[in-house]
Amino acid sequence: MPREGGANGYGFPKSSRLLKPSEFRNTYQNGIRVPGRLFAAFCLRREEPAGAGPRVGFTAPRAFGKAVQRNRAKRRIREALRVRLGGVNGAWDIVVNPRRAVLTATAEELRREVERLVNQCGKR
RNA sequence: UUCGCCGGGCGGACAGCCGCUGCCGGUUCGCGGGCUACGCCUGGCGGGCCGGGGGAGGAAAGUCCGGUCUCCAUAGGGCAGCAUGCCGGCUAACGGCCGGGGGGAUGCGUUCAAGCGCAGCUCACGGAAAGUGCCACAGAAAAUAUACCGCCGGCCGCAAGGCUGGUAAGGGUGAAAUGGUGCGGUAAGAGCGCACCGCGGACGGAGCAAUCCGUGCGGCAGGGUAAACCCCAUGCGGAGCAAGACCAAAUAGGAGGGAAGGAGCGGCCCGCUCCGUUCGACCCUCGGGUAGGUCGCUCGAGCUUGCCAGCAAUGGCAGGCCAAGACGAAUGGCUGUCACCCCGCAAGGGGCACAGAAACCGGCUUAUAGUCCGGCGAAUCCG
RNA sequence: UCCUCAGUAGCUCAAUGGUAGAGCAUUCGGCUGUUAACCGAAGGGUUGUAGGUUCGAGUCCUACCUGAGGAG
Repeated sequence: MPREGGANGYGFPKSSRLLKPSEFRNTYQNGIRVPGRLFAAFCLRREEPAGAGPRVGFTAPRAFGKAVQRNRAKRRIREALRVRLGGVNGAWDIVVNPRRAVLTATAEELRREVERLVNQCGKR
């Protein structure tokens, strides 16, 4: 079992999230940048024994918009990425920076973009 | 019925699938502890899973005021600074709210008119006889006072006019010109005199007070500006939950003690290398303290129902209820049906606001699709 | 969670409460064979928005909007 939580693998417990500022800083400085139309992602593979799953975090700066828009953008990407988290094999740390297009994109567009990110991380 | 204004309320509903979070219950694993010890117990700590019930707002916003709470020196007096400013009440407190008074423009009624009455609206509404400053241009003069055109008297002159004095009613300037209107008075005039209005102060009455009413007095003190400095009265110590309290790894350095060895290469010995035996390697203990963690953290000036007091704001009594507590930050994502609004004859299409708790309360201000209730005003229809 | 500052012509900045200006830029004319430079002239502003005080507001007061910076 590479990841814990959820009977069908769609769960999103704290062990699958980035929680500390130091973890975010590390991913930003050492990770590789994966740009996209709806968001930009920073990915970093951790030096950990096999069996550990990926961890993700979401960041929207003040310049993105007001609190409602920042929260909505983070929630939409998180829900789209959550159901595909099982497709990422390996201990990846991923930080996602949403772009404003997320607010107007349809659910289908969002799923395609997330699928692209998952495939890129799955290859390496 | 429609539109506008004011006050108050609501601010999508349901279902399916997949998630998050703190609380309660169960189960399981790891660590710790205990025991009658190859197993069992455990409400000590941590993780997984299952179930239950809870999970954004009227503004959560702006951070404009006031408090609770915490620390700073005990928060007492004074200076400075800041804020408030008709009166009374409410309140934990307020720059908030309620009631009253006064002013202002508007409308209606009444009147020849001035004025008076009523209605809703509105006002940062202490002091300009404590002092200082400023008032451009125009104008004679902008506050000590003064006189351009005028008016009137006297003198000179044939006359035009000049000199001198009186006056501030009229003209003119200005945002503002030393009370207003009328009558008398006068050479012309002037509160010079009188009546009414205004103003000031006195007395009497009503009211807790602001203030109002009445009587008689004074010929008038005197421009505006205090959102200019200022004066008076009242209030305010400062910082803010990242406040503050507690636990506390690694590394460096500090204090105390032990100490002649310690560490690395290697399966072991030998050997080699490094650090050390005055400058103390290494080991133990201690305190400050960083990462990190825990508490503060949600039961409170709380919500709600009824009765009572009060014009009201609000308060009292009795009953009932517990309603987010997160921390790279949950309260959601996707799909469908319905409700509502707009366009369209229809099929159908589009839209569904402002906006996201961050210690917590009381206010203010600002944003807000649609909709409901009450009151007022206008238009139209029916009787 | 809080604090401070700024907003004036297209840009950079001035303006004791008394007619909103300067430099650069733009347009037109001149000079030159032409351009640049130079000379002359012109246009361009709801002083961020809305109220208020005042006879009069860019300036004073209040509320809002936008932007910039800072503290832990």
